[in-house]
Amino acid sequence: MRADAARNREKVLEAARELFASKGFEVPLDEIAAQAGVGPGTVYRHFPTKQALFQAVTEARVTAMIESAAEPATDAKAALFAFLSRMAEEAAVKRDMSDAITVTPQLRKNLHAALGSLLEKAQQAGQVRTDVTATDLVILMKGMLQSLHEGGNPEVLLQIVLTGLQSSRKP
Amino acid sequence: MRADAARNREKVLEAARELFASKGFEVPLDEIAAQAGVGPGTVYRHFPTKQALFQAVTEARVTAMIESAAEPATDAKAALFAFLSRMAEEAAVKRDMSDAITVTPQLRKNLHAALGSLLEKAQQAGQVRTDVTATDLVILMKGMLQSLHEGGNPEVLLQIVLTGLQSSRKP
DNA sequence: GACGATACGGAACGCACGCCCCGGTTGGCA
DNA sequence: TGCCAACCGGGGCGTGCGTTCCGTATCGTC
Repeated sequence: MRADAARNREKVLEAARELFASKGFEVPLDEIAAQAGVGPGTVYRHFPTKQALFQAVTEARVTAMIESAAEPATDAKAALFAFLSRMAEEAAVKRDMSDAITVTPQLRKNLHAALGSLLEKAQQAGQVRTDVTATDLVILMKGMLQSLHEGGNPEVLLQIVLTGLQSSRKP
Repeated sequence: MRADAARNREKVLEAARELFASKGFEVPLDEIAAQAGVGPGTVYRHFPTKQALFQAVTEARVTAMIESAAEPATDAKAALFAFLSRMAEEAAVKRDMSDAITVTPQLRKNLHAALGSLLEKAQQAGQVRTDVTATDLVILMKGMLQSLHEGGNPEVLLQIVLTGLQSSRKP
């Protein structure tokens, strides 16, 4: 690969990282190209489609986060809650986090599996309400992550969801 | 107004009711026109803009729901929760409910006011966590309502939010 | 330093959608 | 029944965006 090609590829990735993070998947591809200082055609030389570029930017980050779910924790509930917190933290700063769930089916599946595993353990331990499914949780989190970009207080919103997930002792 | 004009206006409204409810605000206006059996031009004869048509379809329904918040309830928390439940029920069936919050600023303001009033009373009664603002609640509900259209279990999702809203007694 | 392959940029295409225009039609009144 | 205003349909315009094409510039090698 030619030197300038490699340089441009990196400039595109850099611009994409910044703009996907700040504006989400909906940012026009021409804007990414402009910010990278190249033409749209150049972007397509390196990535066959806008979605492929998005995936190149988000996949590693999201996958790393999912794998971090395997880290040790004090108990099952703590493990689940820590993971959800990490998702919220990430999504509060980078808008592409929530889009990744929608845009990249494979990522959604992986997230579903990871959440399912954590959820099941916490439910078996009697720490989390048992009527929630992994699908419910993925969907609920996606809704909550999107809410973070509309001015919602991240800590409060997360706390509401976490509290609500616990096995309820009705007052 | 001519008879056929009135008839067409009603056909347009009928089609808009159905399609906005099933597909949300994003449904193409041409599709509404087709379903009504008229041309797009006819739609614009009766409603100056797509948003005006959407408002004509949703405003009364949403306003009625907001006003129902004034109905009596056993206590402040019950009043708030009943209202949130009604929102969820409506949104689970009609997709335009959640869009109305975004598309029609006035409706969002009204909803914000109604929710703010109910929230404040419940908080003063010590029944709901005090770190939540009306803005948070509107945003959170919008996220949750959207989640309902992606396969989430309405009852479970609502229960999580309601439980999470209560003044927390950490286990 | 010249040549061929590689890569670049941006103009252009196709598509979808909101919205407008106009020739033809229809309704209701005289 | 005839006339005119109101109304209709759908083709068309402007815009935004993803994607492609191609003439030109640049890199790396001989």
